[in-house]
Amino acid sequence: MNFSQIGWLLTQWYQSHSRDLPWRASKDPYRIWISEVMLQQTRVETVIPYYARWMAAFPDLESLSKAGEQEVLQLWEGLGYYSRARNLVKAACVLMAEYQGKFPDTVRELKKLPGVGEYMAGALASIAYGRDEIALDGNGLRVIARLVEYSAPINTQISKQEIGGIMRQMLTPGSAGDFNQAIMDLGSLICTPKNPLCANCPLHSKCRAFLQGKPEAYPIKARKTPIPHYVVVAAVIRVGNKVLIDKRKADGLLGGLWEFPGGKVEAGEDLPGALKREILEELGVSLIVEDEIGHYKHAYTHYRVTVHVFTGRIPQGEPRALEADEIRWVEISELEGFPMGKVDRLISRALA
DNA sequence: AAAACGTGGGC
DNA sequence: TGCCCAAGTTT
Repeated sequence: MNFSQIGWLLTQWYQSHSRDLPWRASKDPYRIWISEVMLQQTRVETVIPYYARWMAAFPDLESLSKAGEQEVLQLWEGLGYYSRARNLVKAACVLMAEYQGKFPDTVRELKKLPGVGEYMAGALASIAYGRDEIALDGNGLRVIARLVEYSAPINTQISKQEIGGIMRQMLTPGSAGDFNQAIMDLGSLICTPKNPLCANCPLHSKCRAFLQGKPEAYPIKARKTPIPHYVVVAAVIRVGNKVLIDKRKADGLLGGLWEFPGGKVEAGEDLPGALKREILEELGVSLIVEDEIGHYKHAYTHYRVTVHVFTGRIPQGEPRALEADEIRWVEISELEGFPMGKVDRLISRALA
């Protein structure tokens, strides 16, 4: 297969079919960086309003480097994968302190920044700096897997190297940025996971999967492990107009976000019993469990939960942050100002 | 190297 | 409803 010709066809196609997206208006590496981080595992339509708010709040590297974690998480709330937001601030600080406020322009240096991996480094080097580097994402994997009928699972290190090797042969020297964005736009608009629009594809006469009549059979993915389901309890502890929330530790799930205290129900426990145990472990006080005021189902990436929410009161003693970063008593009306994950935000809004 | 890491939309 | 999927990175 003539990969060089295919790359040229893609880049040509992009000239007349590229999407008009806010972050494509300039070559400012900062603007491209923010968009690329937001777009990780996230749809374009979801990102657009977040991107606008972000740029209004943090228009450049310097403003971001001075931002507080809470302020950044608040803007990020709802986008998920919150380590992305924390890493943005870290990287901005590194760039201001060690790179004179300028992005490096090589893949090698870019990859040293927190939150910048293989894909992002290639994207920045090619799109912002015109370097001849590939940026291989999920779209590229799918497009190329179909093109060559790649028969092994694509979610392995080896496959990414092999497909990256093919992509490198396709790359159009001098316009790698357009080439990389072309393959992403093709994957997003034409070569979609379900119901690809092969009739409109500039590559269909060369695509092995299409010629075999089964584009949807590719890419092949290894079967995932089953997703567990947990029952979780949470406490709304009110004193007067205030309610107790805690800030989750910076690492791990929903790191740095606030929540209503609680945790997983263990085997053999009833709901109130589990909640009393969790509050004792987390806050060092006993809890009188009152009424169930709601329940929520939610799916994280690798497990599902049903969260049962109870009101409760602390008969004696002062709660302490034994497992959280911090605890705080806040007015119901102030809850919106504390970044939270989806379930806790639903709970906080139900209280208002 | 496999698992962790969010959320919303489509079917 | 439940599962798949979306411009990946980190440990």
